[in-house]
Amino acid sequence: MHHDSLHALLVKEKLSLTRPRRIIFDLLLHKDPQSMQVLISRAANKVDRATIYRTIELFERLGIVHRLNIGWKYKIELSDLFVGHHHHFHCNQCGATHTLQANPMLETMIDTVAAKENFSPRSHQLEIHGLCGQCAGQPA
Amino acid sequence: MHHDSLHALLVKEKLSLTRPRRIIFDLLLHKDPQSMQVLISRAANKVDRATIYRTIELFERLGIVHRLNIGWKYKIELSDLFVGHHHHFHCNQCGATHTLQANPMLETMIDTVAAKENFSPRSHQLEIHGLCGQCAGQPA
DNA sequence: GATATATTTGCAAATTTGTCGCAATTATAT
DNA sequence: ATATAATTGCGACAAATTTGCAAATATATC
Ligand SMILES: [Mn+2]
Ligand SMILES: [Mn+2]
Ligand SMILES: [Zn+2]
Ligand SMILES: [Zn+2]
Repeated sequence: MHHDSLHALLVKEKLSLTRPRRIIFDLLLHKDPQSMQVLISRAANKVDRATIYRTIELFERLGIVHRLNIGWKYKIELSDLFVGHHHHFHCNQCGATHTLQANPMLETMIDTVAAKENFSPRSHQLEIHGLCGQCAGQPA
Repeated sequence: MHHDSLHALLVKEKLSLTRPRRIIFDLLLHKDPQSMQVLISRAANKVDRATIYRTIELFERLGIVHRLNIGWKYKIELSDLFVGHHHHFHCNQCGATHTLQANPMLETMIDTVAAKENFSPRSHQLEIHGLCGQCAGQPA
């Protein structure tokens, strides 16, 4: 159960799995990356705005979520700990965001490139922009 | 001259290279990624806040700049059209941002991965997080 | 270079987004 | 069940971003 891992991560820091934290986590589970505004409106009457900001900040610090550069404002999604590692493809035409499964060869190369410069990589984010299959077919 | 390419990109869209646009472009040239706030304060008394937002939005639409996820807030930098294509490494410890020269092998693989899923990649962004050489040496 | 036309800017106000203090509530430990 | 520490909701704030519109500036034409 995902809630168990979440609970474990929190307990390790002497923090507790509260109702608001569970609600926010559930909003993120199995969903595409969401903007703060969407999260806030989806949690309306359940969790306060301030708590959502505080929780996302906490979750990010613990590596439970991370934020993405899609469009003008950022979006939040669960980290690799909860959904398999993946990258994103964003269509410039229709605005759709697709998931790209992680490719072992590519992952290795990314770490290698960083190591070559004497860095110790811990995580990374790759966003590809262009045209999706649909949009590439039709004229603009 | 970089201003010529900038001018060409604007003219193609029936837009003009105005004083504020040139000033903002120059602020970005040869500089590390900058936050909106820094851009606003650096352009103080020269370009209005609203104009900076409008210009960055325009530049982004035309592919002249793109935004980066570095830490909590995003930053703006010139796109590959004006500075060589590169990636970023961000140190979780000291907060420094380093440039990673583009690696031909890696670049090819990124495009291949996207193409395999029937996407037509036009650009991409890779951000690596971890510890820099300095910080990896010393204990936390 | 002067004039006409369309675009762009600055300004100030409005809206949206993100933060903070603190009393009341909720979670863990005993 | 009680004690203790962590967490939340609720304003009130503060910061960031957007907008309408009259004035200023750029391009096209004469
Ligand atoms: Mn990866
Ligand atoms: Mn690249
Ligand atoms: Zn598309
Ligand atoms: Zn460092």
